[in-house]
Amino acid sequence: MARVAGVSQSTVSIVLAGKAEGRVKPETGRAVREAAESLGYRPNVAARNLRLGRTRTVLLVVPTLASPFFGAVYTGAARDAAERGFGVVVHPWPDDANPARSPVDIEAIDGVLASSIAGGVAGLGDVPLVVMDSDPADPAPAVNFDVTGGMRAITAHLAELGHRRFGHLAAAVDAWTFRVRGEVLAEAGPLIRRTTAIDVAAARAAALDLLDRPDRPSVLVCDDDLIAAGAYKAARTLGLDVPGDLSVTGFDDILVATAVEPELTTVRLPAEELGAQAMTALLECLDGHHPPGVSLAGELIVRGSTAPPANG
Amino acid sequence: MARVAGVSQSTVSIVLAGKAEGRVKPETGRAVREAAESLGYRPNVAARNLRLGRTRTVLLVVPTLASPFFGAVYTGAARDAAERGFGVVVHPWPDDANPARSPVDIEAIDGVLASSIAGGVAGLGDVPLVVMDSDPADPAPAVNFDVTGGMRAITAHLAELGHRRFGHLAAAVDAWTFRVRGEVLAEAGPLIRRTTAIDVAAARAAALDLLDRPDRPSVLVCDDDLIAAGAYKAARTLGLDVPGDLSVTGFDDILVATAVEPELTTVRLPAEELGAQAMTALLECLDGHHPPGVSLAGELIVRGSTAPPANG
DNA sequence: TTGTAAGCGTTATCAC
DNA sequence: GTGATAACGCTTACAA
Repeated sequence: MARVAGVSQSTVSIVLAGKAEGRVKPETGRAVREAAESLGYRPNVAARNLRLGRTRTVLLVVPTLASPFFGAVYTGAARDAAERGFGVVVHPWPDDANPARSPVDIEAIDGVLASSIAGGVAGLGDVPLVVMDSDPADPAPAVNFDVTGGMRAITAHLAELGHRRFGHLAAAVDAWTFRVRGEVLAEAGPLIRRTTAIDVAAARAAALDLLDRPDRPSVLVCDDDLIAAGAYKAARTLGLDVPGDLSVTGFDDILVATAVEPELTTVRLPAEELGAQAMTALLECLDGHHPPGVSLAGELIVRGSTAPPANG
Repeated sequence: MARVAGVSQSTVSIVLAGKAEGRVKPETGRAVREAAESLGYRPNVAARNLRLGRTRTVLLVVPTLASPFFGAVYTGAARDAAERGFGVVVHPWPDDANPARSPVDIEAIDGVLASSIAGGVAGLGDVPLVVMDSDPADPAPAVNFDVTGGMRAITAHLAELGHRRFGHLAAAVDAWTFRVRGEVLAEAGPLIRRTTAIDVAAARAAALDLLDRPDRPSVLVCDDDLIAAGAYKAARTLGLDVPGDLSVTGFDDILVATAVEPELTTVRLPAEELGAQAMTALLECLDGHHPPGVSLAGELIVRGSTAPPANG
């Protein structure tokens, strides 16, 4: 670059890295910075990455960008990363557009944070890795929600209201978090279950199937807030009042939980905290340590969608 | 690497780049691939980027990951990119966690796609750039929605129903797209306006302010579907039926539009198409061309939230 | 058909 | 306080 623009190469590097203190004349430093400024010079990231052998960049791998949940995970992770001078880029995976290519081959990175990856994390490659919201049986360090506790809070709340038999709208996704939800619910008492895509229209159809029958359950426990929105629609279709005729619960406490009416009783999952803790763990790994797994408690948020069953 | 594992360096490169055809003995090729496999070898991305001077990676810059809208933009962009062998990584910006650092310094990239960046795109640096959903006055090639047409479709629909005076819940975001919405609406007739954050609770408060008065408007035109969800809540609080007592319209047709009840009359913005067209334009730029700007029509989706005004 | 060698732009080491 | 120089791991002529 600006070896033309004043003096010469290593000096430029030193100045622009902010290591000039006591090693470069203030005057020279200023000259370098001015030259860089006027030339619009930006150091070549690829070259730096190669030389240093590290990138100070972490890849956040998420199943989809269509859920605001992962925005919160990112926020937590990025905040924690910034404190240590790391940047975060995001990539959905597996990728319909490009099933073969692993996200770690797209960019030069130091490590990967993977959230809620249903199919498991094999095939990502051999990078330092921390998984979130994933099966604790995974070999990688894991930061998880206490899904069991969250679901138990829901069943306890419903039992206290007097509900005895649950309808379960289960997500048709083969992920640890949903398996656990189903298991815990099954332990809590008799239930009838339908699976559905995580999608309002599909959930509505599944809910109709569960409700349009003589022995319909007094409550629909939904694996996800979006599924609960579908349950609302089914209830309305059948002329059932929520929560008078039918209680509904969600899971996650994403945005839609307060956008619907009545607002949804759900379990708030601390997504930002998840991202932050996972980033902390990953940076530990990069320092050569082996951080322990973490489990984050959810919080039952009782809103207007649950009430005692109609007939006692 | 596997200069140990069989033969030597350039051969490895050729084989793994898939350029072995007629230049390397099939047998040697196989040996190399086996060695790579067993060693778990992956070429160093940083070195490749440096040598090639290109990365075949594009950075998608978005204001937030909390809106599913940008998930759709990504999907379109990534599909188009994959066809040309490019990858896409996503980064929110400006970044609260790290206001100073430009996203282009985080990663080695060939170009940037920036969507809906309110503060403008200066400060991103000097990379090849295509902007989406941004002020067409920007110097960069732009792919935009026909917001004017979309808002006119809404006002025409409302006028036909008999609405004469609009309440406008405007997004408190200084972005081109929202300025246009306000201007077009103002041309269409008398209105009263409140601004609000794009957030259900804030929108509810603003809507209450607009509705809890003797001369309340017969319709609330909202800059965004999420704001419309807040308008629903205000209506409910005041005991107003939607659409019987109050019509509501949104903009974008994101997920929440069909999650609420009644479903929302809104303008569907083709977000995937936006991403795809922008990626096409960016790849054109990278080939040294100067693609023209593009404007994508939205589509009025009439659902259950609009009806004639109560008193004629 | 395969090996040798140069060079991408940076940072770190060391001599001046 | 500053300038040479080597090396990071890869691709691509070109030589063998």
